[in-house]
Amino acid sequence: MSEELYSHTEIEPKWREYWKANRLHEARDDDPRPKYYCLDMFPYPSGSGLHVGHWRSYVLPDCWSRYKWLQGFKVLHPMGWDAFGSPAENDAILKGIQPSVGTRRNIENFKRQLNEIGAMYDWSREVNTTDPDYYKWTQWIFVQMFKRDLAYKTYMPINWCPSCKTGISNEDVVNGVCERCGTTVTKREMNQWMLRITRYADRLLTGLDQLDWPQKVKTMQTNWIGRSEGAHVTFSAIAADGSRHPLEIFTTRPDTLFGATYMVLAPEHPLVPQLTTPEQQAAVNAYIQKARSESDVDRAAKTEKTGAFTGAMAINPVNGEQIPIWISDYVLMGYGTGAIMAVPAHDERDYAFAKTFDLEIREVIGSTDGVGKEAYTGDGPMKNSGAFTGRPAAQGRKEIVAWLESQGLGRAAIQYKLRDWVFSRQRYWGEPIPIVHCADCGPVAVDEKDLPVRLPAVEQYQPTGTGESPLAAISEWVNTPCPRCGKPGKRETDTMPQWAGSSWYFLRYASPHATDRLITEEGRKWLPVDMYVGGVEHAILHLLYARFFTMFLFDIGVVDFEEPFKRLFNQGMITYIGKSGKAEKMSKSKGNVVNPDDLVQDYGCDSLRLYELFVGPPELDAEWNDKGIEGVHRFLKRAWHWVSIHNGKWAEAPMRELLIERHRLVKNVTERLESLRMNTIVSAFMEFINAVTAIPEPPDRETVEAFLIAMAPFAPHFAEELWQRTGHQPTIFHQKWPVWDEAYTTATVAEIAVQINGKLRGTIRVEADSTEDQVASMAAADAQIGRYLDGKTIRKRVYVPGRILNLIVS
RNA sequence: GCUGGUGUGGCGGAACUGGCAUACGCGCCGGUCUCAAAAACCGGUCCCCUUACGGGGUUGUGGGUUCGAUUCCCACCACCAGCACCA
Repeated sequence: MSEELYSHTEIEPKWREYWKANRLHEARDDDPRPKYYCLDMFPYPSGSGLHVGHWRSYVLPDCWSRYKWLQGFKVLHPMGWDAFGSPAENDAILKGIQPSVGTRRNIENFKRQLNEIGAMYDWSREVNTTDPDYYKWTQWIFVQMFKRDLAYKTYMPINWCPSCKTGISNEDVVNGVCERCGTTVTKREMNQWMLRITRYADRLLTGLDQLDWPQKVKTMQTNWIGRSEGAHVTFSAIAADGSRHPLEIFTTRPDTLFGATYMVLAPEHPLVPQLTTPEQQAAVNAYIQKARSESDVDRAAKTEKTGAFTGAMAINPVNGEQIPIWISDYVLMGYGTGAIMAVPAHDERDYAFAKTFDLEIREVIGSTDGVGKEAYTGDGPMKNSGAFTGRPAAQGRKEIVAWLESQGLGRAAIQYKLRDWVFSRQRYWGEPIPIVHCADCGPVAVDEKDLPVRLPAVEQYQPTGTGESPLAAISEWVNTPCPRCGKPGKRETDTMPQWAGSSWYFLRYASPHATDRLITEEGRKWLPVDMYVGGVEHAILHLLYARFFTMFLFDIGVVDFEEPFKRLFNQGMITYIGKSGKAEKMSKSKGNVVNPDDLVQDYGCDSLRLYELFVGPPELDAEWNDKGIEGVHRFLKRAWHWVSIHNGKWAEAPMRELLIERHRLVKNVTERLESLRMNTIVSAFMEFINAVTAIPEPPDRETVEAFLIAMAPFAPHFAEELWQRTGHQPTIFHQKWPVWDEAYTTATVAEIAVQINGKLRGTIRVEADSTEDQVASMAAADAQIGRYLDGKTIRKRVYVPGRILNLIVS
C-alpha cells in the first residue's frame, strides 16, 4: 500500500458514521459482559454553545469509557440535558420565543457539537429534564417525599433576588449575592416548599467515608453539613412582669457553664418582646430595626460587636446565678435555638462582646490567668465550677451533661449547620410542584396516575415580582378539584429549582423509556455510577442533593444502594490569558472563548482530544495555548507516517530495543490511566514515537497493534483508520487492551549515576544484574570518576541497584 | 480570620514508595530543502564562569532530618479556591 498523508477530514466523519451505523455505543441490558457506568455531569444547553473548556470535561470521561470497554466491560456512557432554569426563561423574554422552543434549538446545537468530540455516547438513552415523560418522575419523587413528611410548606424569611424576582436557596447565595445574576440578595418573608434534607444529615455525613472521592470534596461536604456535638441546656428567663420562661440554648462547651456571665438572643428570637423591660424597649426596638435592614453582606463585613440589653435576667441552672439577657446579631436564629449562654473567658466572640459592653469575664478552664488578654478556647482543668472544679474539661463536659439530664435541665445534643432545602421557585420554567390546595384538606398531592402535571403554555414569562409564579395567572390551570374530596381547589403555582431534575437523572439513564416505573429491574443492574466526572463547582450542592435523593429512594425501595457515585473525578477549568495578562475563566461575556468547531476543522477531533488532555493535569485549571494543538497534531502525523511506511513489511523477529519500547509504553499508559494522569499519557506516546522512528528497521506487527489499541481511547478515529489500513477488520474496539511483560520494561544494560559525596561525577553502563562490588570497581576504573578518588579514602558506599552509586570519601 | 490547595526554564508542565531535576510539548536560535516562503526534517536551548576541557549554582524563602530532598519535618512569603460570627 502506498503511503498516504494523514487526513483527519477524510477519516473522522467516516468512522463516526461507522460507529453510528453499527450502533456500537448503545449499551444493551442483555450484554453478558460485566457492566461499567461512566457518567459525565450533564450540561445545561445554553445558547452560546460549547467552548474548549467544556470539551475538556467530556474528553477525559470518553477516554476512560473507551478504555473500560477495551478492558472487557459493557460500558454505559450516556448524555442528556439539564434544561430547566432561568436562562432559558430570560432568553424567552428577550427573544419573544417560548422557553421550550429555545431549549430545543440549543439542544440541537449542543448535540451537534458533542458529536464532534467523537465520544461514544449512547444517544438511545438521552434524557431531558424538561420532557414531561422525565419530569413526571421528578414530580413522583416529590409526592413520595410529601407523603412521608419530607416536603412541607412554611412561612420563612427567604433570600430574595430583586433582579431575578424570585426566592433563592441559601446555597444559591454566594458572598451575599445571587449566584446566577450577581445582584445583592435581600430577605423576604414567603410561604415556601421545603425539603427536610436535615433528616438525612447524619447519613450524608457518615456515607462520605466509603466513597472514592477527592478529599477536598469530602471536606467541603463535611463542613457544609457542619456537625457539632454538645448539649441543650434550659435556662430560666425572668420576664418584665416577673413571669418565668424556659430559655433553651445550645452549647458545645457545657464544661464552661459556670463561666456564663450573660446570655444573648438573636434579634428575631420569639421571647424578646416578652422579656424586654419598658425602660429598654426603645433601645431594643431600634436595634431590631437596624438588624433587619442590614443585608447579609454588610453583616459579614463588620467586625465589631453590636447589641442591646433587654433589661431581663436569666437563671443559670448550675449555680442559680442571675445573669443579664442581651440581644445581638452575632447570634443567628437559624442555628441551634437562636439563643446562647455567653462565656467570654472561653469564646472569642463572647469575649469581644463582653469587652465592648464591659460585661464580666470569669475564667473556668485552665491553670493560668489570662482574663485581660484574650479568650482561652482550649481544654484544661476546670476551676470556679462548684463540685466540678478540678475535672479535666473533656470529662467535665460529660459529667455536667449527665447532671443536667438527671435534673431535667438539659440533654446531650447534636447540631448541624445544614438547613432544610428551599424547594420553591416563583418562576415559569421548572417542574410544577404537584400539589393542590384545598380549603378543607389543606395541601394534597396530585394522584400518581395524574402525573405529570404538565407545564401549561403561558404568554407572560416575566417573573411577576409579587412573589407569585407566572403560572398563577392561568386560572383554567390553577382551578382544579381537590384530589381527595373533589371540592374546588387551587394548584400550587411554584415550580421546582433547577437542582430537582439533576438530583436523580443518573438513575433514569439505566431505563430511560420505562413508563410505569422510575427504574426497571433490568435497569437497576447498571447502577450505581462507577465513575462520575464533572467540575468542582458542583462539589457541594448538586452532589449533596443527588445523594439525598438517592438515600430517600433507597429508603422507599426504588434503588438498592445509598450512595450513587462510587468514584468522583473533578476536572479543572480552561483559562485564557486575556488582555489583562491574567488567567481568566473562558466565557462568552469576556469574549475569550476558543471555539472547538474551528479547531476540529483545522486539526481534527483527535488532535483536539489529545491536546485537551496534554494541556495539563486534569484536576487543575489549565491555560489555553493556541499553538499547543500543533504539537499534538505533528505527533499524529509522525505516528501515521511511521505506521504507513512500514505497513505490510513487518519484521519477523522483533528487535529487543523495540520490544522494550512497546512494553514500556503499555505499562506507562495503563498505569497512568488508572490514576487519570492523562497529560503524561500523551507524553508517553510521543516518547514512544520519538524512539521508534529513530530505529530504521521495520517494527513487528504486534508492536504496531499494541500501539494502535493503546491509542484507541484517546484518538479513536486515527486508531480505527490505521487498524483497518494495516489489514485488520474493524472495529479496533473489539480488541483487548494490551498487556505488558515486566521483564521487558527494564533494560538489560543499566546506566548508573555515580556520585562522590553526593555530587554527580559521571555515569557508567553496567549489566543490570551486576553486584554492588562489580559496580563499585567499574566506577573506580572510570577515568572521569577516578580523578575524584585519587588519594582519598572511601568512608561509605550507598548503592541503589540500577540507579545510583554514592561514594563518601575524605 | 479558619480550612484546603498550589509554587520547578521564556511558557504549559514531567519526575512511581527520598535516588541522574527540567521528560514531553510550545516558543526561540541555527541548519537542510527552496528562486523565495510555508510545510517537513536535523541540531541547539535552566542560569553563571570558561575559547575549550571543565567547574559552580538552581525546584517560592529560611532552617532541619538524610550518604542523598522537587519529594519528609518546622517556620515564613506569595497566589488560588471554599467557608465566613454555626455557639
